[in-house]
Amino acid sequence: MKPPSRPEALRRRIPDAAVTRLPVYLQILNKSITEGVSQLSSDQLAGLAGLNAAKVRKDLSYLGSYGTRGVGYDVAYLVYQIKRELGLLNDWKVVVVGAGNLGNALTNYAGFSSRGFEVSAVVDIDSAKVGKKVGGVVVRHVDDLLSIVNNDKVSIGVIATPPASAQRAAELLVAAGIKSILNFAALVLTVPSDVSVRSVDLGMELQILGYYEQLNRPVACQ
Amino acid sequence: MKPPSRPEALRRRIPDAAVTRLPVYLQILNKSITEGVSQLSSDQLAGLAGLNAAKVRKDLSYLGSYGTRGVGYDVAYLVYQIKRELGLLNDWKVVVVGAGNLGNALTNYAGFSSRGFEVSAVVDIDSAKVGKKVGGVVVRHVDDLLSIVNNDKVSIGVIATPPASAQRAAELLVAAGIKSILNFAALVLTVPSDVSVRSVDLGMELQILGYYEQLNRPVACQ
DNA sequence: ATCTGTGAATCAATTCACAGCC
DNA sequence: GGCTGTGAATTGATTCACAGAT
Repeated sequence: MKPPSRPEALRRRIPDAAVTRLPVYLQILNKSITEGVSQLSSDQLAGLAGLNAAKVRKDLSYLGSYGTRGVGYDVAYLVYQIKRELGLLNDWKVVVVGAGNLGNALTNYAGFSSRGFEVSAVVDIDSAKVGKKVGGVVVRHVDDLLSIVNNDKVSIGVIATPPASAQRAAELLVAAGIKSILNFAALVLTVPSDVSVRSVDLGMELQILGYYEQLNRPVACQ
Repeated sequence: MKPPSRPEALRRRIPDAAVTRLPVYLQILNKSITEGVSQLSSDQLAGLAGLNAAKVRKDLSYLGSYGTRGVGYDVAYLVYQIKRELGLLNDWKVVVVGAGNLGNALTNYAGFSSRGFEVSAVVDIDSAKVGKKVGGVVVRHVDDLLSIVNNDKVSIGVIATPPASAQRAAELLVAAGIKSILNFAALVLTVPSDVSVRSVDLGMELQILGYYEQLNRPVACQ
């Protein structure tokens, strides 16, 4: 047993559950900075995030030992460490498929660029929409997907099409070399096993919320 | 053996992780019906959902024993049972706060009404938007929230405002008696402990996706 | 022969509780 | 005295594996 020198390759894995909470901490910490807060204890952070202090400490300990005993965490430094871990120190290029209502909303979404993501392009299959501007980005034809992804080094695809076109959109993204897809269509996508998909479906979210509402009431997780 | 009369109160609790998968099964089953499929085995369902058969069987067993050994599950009956469990046999009324891009997209969202949810109203604080139509629903002023919620028995609020207004929107919903909130604003909301919040944040989803992308690649859960 | 339903076993996540540092 | 970092204990979720139903 002699683990000290930690080669980047076999960096200890952060548990999935903790990974999903890191962006939450990041958001809270960023907000705290704008409010002039420079130190936070695990207890305070937990209060802001709706979690408990032990979980916060455990989560942050996966990043390394960046707190100060008796004091708390330096907000700015923690922001840096979380960004480093999430790979947010360099920008990510994103392509949005579908220039309808949702594609529009997503592309206009302010929280995008402020968080290290840049919309390289919005593509649509409808030639009538090509050339129009959506949130400062010109809509291009879906046939250009491959060259957009290659030329612009796009690594993430966002599907904002109607459900009927979503599987086709996923296949086009995969064919263009995309390995990470964020899917907003109400459809379970079928993709090769080396492609990551996260699906966000409004209907499903409501159904889950409804379940807890009908039950006792005070449940669910933010 | 006589389980029939199951006192609503002490119905066995379904694990949270299983609850979040029920809507996925529901979506797949509904699609199967339109394709004329009437029977599915846990193995087939697992393939369609990207899960394994044991998990599917365990999840479905929480609903009761509705499969047939040696055969599989009757699709239509399973749909009914999942809907019953999720409380989707009766409609839910929803109010959307924020008539911007996102509110627009959400209200127009087809998957809404088809899944037991009805948008009672869209409200906005901007009087200029009041009276305009969004997806067949007239935009009303946020001051009417209380009466809308009361008169129309609305039980779920959806926040589709800019982050700066989201906390205020949440407070208005809570004041109007709403106990379940679906939040699309990039902000962690502070609400009383008897209120359920589910937050969906595009930026966070991308960050999580980015983490797995930068790491090895093939990860994440649909 | 096939496929469900479910205890038992395993694996992951959370919480506890306290030693170590400020 | 206050707060972090972390093993140990606990709780929850997943997977195994097989008895039981058709």
